Amino acid sequence: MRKPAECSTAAANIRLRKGLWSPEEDEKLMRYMLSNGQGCWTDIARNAGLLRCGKSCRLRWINYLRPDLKRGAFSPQEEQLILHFHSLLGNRWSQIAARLPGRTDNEIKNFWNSTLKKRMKNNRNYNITPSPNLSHSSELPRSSSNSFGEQSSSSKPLLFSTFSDDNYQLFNTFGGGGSGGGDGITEEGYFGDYTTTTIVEPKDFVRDFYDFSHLHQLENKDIIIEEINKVPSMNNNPQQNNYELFNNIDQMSFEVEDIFGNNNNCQNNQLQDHFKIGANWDFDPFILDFQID
DNA sequence: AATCATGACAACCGCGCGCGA
DNA sequence: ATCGCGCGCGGTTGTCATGAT
Repeated sequence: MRKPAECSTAAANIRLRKGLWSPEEDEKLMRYMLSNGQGCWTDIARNAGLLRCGKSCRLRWINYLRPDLKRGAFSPQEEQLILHFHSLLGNRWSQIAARLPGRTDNEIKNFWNSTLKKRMKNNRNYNITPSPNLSHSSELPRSSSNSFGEQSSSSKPLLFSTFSDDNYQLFNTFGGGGSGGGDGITEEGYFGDYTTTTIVEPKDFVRDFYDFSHLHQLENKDIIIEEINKVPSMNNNPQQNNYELFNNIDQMSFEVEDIFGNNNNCQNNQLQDHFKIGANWDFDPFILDFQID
């Protein structure tokens, strides 16, 4: 792999500056960006009259000068979100940052490495999810009771996500990715994708879940199968993936918990309810309890 | 007051990827 | 198909402020 030409001595043998940015440099870059907007960073560095490489300018703009940056300490809510998303996404700082408007990947990474990691190390019971109810995450011990308040081994809540395109395509019983959704401020005060959606038909939903559990080696695959096998029509031939078997399912209860721990119930056969996902429909998992009645 | 340790934040570095020539 | 270039990401290092000794 070739070394990047950026940040090495320029062709004209001009020595590029490194290290901390001076207020004058900040002002030059800020003024240029506000009047010209983003473009090729090498050009920006040159045209703004900075003796910096494009890469350095890009970093300074993204991490420090950008007007939409939120300043100051992380709020407890942001902390919880970082912990939650890190438990799901790992060190994908840019993806985590994309879910915390006004925060940069660098900022979150630093915060994690300097504060949160140590805090978790010192307190192994540190709550890593936004709500106690979300402790169903696959990385945590599962609760023996579901969010219907029942003690049941066969209706454990399932961590579900539309994380990949494959999943998204599979779960076409969710009404086209949501209706009436869009970015906005949620009731909790977070900016994110406020998504509403509809489950169309119980039988389609269960069928999709059944397919999903077979196609993907889910940790909780057995739980899903077990639950589906409770359907009388499935008892005779539980492993057969025959869509007709699902046609008798016309009643189902379900409950969805979003990343803020809000529960959204729908326990009738209309199965039309809206629920809210606090951030990104395409990536963020949510908890789903379901029972086949 | 001087020194050392620690934490928070800023910036750099190397790498991989995508794109156009 | 290959190369050059720019960009973005994640890991790492550097710098500064603050507190403890």
